[in-house]
Amino acid sequence: MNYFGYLRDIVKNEIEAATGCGELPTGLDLGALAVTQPPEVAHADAASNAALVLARQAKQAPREIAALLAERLARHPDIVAATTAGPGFINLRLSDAFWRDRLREVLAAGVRYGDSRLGGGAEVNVEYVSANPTGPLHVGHGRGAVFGDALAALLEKAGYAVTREYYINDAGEQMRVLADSLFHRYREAMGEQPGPVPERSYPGEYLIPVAAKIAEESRAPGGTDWRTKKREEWREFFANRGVAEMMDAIKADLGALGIRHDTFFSERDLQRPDHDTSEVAETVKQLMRQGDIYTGVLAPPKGMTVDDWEPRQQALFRATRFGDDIDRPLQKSSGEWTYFASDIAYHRDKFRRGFRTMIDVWGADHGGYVKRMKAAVAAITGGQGDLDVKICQLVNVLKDGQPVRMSKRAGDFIALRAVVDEVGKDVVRFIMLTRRNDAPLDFDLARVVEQSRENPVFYVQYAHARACSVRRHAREAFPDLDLGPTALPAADLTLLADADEIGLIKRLAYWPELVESAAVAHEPHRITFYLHDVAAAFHALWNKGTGDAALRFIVAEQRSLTLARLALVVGVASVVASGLAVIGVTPLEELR
RNA sequence: GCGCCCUUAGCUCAGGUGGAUAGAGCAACAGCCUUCUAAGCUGUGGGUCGCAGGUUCGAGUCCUGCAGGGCGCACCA
Repeated sequence: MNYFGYLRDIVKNEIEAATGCGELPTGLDLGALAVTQPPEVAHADAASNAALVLARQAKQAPREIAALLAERLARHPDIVAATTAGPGFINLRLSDAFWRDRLREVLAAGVRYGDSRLGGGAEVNVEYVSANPTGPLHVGHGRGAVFGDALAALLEKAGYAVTREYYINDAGEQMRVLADSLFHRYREAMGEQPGPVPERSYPGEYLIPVAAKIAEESRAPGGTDWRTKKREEWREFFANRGVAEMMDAIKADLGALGIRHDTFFSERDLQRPDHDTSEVAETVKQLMRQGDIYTGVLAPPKGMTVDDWEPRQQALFRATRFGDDIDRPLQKSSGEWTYFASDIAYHRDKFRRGFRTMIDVWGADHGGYVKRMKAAVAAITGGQGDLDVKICQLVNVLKDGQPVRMSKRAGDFIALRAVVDEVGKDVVRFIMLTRRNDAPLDFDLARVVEQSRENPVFYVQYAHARACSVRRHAREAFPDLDLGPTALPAADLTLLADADEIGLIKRLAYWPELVESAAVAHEPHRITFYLHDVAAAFHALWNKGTGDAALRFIVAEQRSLTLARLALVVGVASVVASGLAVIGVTPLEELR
């Protein structure tokens, strides 16, 4: 249960009851009515803005309305206090019995606690990673991968039907470059000395084993020596083979992070069967019919020199009509469609597959592309489709505070796989979500494997392991104690009377609200912050037992009390596990 | 030059879509171990939310301008 939603319904009922009694006028708009977390100083469990929302409509002073509603709300069995504060807030305090019921709910639901029907099964497409199939993934891709995957899981938990998608950029100039680079390595593998890798190519050493494999096939009986073939022929082969091999490598990198997409969508498929009948061509025709395309000449960017600028007549999309700054070209001078044209067709295809809500996760270097893509989605869906683009900022890889340079040549990108192998997938996944997506992230390889509270991964894992440890010790202290999923909710929870114990339950009970609000905001990072918060509250409670043995979870000779406290401990482990499940991190039962 | 993102405690960052006296952690200082894991906890100090205006009952949050940092800027994807 999201208790804020529950309380909102109660407040709403009281407003309607008051209306029935003539205390408030009829026809009130309750759209903005909310029940939220109050500031700490309020010392309350929930706060409603009801009176502030209604004041103008009802033509009454907000504090008057607040007093009127507070009096009614105070009679509700779950509410022990309803007070007015500030300009007209209503602060609510809930009964301990209400909170104990929430703990029972946690225990009954297990890791499914927090599951929501908010999304109502609506289809959402989350496209993430979509790295060019020209080489292995680097750490920056890893951030997008983790972010997208966690967001997808979060949306599923919130009741959406999510499709995880990867867009393969397997068309255009870069495929020729890939083919040529691979062919060069192939000639080396066949014993030639073609010299240094050509300019405008991918010098990466990861192509060498692929070329060696192809060379081996060439030498085998019946094999083809591609050097004897025409350029068009070997280019097609090496492009196709290169993409296939690179996608295998990328999928392996993602697999090491526990990430698997539902759909791999090929850009090339959008350009088939040919230039004039492909889905890209159909998309352009649609925009043409709508009057969103014209032929014109683009002005060079101001205040910036472009070396080989030449005015060119070309097909332009009227992006400015949909909020972009300039109109955007759809066709290259060669006659080929631009990447942007393909991308419009791609999003049109998503929409036609039934996705009104589309989320794209992009790297920082694509920030300048957002406006035109949103403009295109608005145009191509007649305003019916909604695109949210999440930009993931750069990841700075450090070791003990010093920047790391791992690759020996060509580029300063650090391979994702190297980092996953060094610190583990769980650490990578967690750390990638310890910052908002639009803020740069420092990833210190040394710190994230430390066993100290400065390491958030450890801190949260430790809370889970500690809870499991307590459960193990309880079994030793009371060998016949039933800690199963039916026995724990049946425990006498009135023995949980300490304010910190109830306080911890309140944090656990916040999980459903966190899931829903994080899902709506498309912000999975909130999960890690929440888990850190739960862990801190649990560690604090644990430590109260160091000074006072009566406050420990396991109290010898006090079976019922121990059982009640174990219910809380198991509840903590359960909610932590539930949160970790969303971000794809395995909860640990012990850390030794 | 233009666009997008960022600017919150000495440092690293939260801040639940406009609410109340802006919160954590680190660092500093003062405490807590014959313990269910001290791999942790408790307390204290620390802020003109980059600057200046505006919108309204109310702004860290929305709008405008300015400053600083990052990313990007036809015929790559």
